[in-house]
Amino acid sequence: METSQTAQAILDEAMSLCQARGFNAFSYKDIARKLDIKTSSIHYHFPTKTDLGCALVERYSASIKAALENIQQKGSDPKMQLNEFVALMEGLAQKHRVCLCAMLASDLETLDPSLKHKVHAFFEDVQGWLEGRLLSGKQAGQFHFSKSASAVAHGFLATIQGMLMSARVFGSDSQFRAGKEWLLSSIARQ
Amino acid sequence: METSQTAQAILDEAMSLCQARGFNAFSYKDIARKLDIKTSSIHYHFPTKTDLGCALVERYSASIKAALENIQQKGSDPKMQLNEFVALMEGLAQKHRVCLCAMLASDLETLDPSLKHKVHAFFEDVQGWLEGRLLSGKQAGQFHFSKSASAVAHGFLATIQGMLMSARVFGSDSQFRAGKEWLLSSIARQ
DNA sequence: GTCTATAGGTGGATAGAC
DNA sequence: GTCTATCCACCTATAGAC
Repeated sequence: METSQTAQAILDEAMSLCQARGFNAFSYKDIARKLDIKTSSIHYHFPTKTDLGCALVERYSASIKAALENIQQKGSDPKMQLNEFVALMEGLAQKHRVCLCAMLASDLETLDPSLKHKVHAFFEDVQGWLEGRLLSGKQAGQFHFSKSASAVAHGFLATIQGMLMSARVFGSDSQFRAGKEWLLSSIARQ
Repeated sequence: METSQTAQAILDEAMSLCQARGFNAFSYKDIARKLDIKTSSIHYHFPTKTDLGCALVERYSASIKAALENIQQKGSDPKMQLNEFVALMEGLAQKHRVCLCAMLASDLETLDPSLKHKVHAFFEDVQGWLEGRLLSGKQAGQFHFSKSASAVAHGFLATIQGMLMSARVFGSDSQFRAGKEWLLSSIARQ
């Protein structure tokens, strides 16, 4: 586990650059310039760019998973939990950012298999969490949908990811705010 | 208007590469190798990569717009028209491709403003078309939604784009097929 | 851990012959 | 229109001094 302060600063900057420009469109030089260090120092902490990417996704996935567990442990109802999930993602829209793994999904074909796998796992994890919340909510009579919870979870996450992309294209989160209301209402019991 | 056969072949290959890898992850060399020509020949047709990107989006946008007009002129009802739109996009999922403009949306921050603008316009056009279909369908009693048609159009397109991305991540279009049923049913009148 | 220096490769782009 | 040849900037990565 990489814990040094420099390594964290590198990851912070890489995160920002990767979310803004994509994995193939930021360089060690970009990070070095911002942190006022040399590229060789970055290679000390993360020998290859794939190593850097893996560390990036690991940290991001862990933070999202922690946030999801946190949401669930509050004991609130499934509907409120999905609201909180959407709010979590809305934070990205406000900063005109997208999900790190959505960005990497675009670059997928150019990524090392080890990194590709971690991106894949992220989507499975989040969809799995959503599916659980949807099932609980349906059982509790809060949600209504005729298709499988798995299909709805997939569509739900896809909608959020697509709206984040759209918010960046339009440089505004107003469409996200309107779209999320539609999304949440579409699964609410009539 | 660039009409030569070589220019078309270049666009065809660039299209394929851009949808697969992203705008910043394919090179003139990639295209040259595939077509067995030299990179300087590509520069003759498309002096800069931005020129190539603009031509790519123009051709793609025109083809999608033509397809949308074609769908509308068939005289079928709005519900059928949305089905056909989804089927159009499903063709990409089957080939594990994504929308060209969704790919460029990821690379947005690295694009020249002229290209950025064309990507922006594409999303506005498609959302506008969807909004019109949704309004017609609501008036005809085929659709039901409590939010604005504009918000639903935005969410609808975002869902399709997100599911295309997801289909590529999972290397399968089965989730797309399930997700589209949910999406279409969510706006259908109960 | 961070630096200097450098290697080896690839990127987009241009000049000028044919 | 296509070619050869070349430029220069950039990329990831490594060796070795401090």
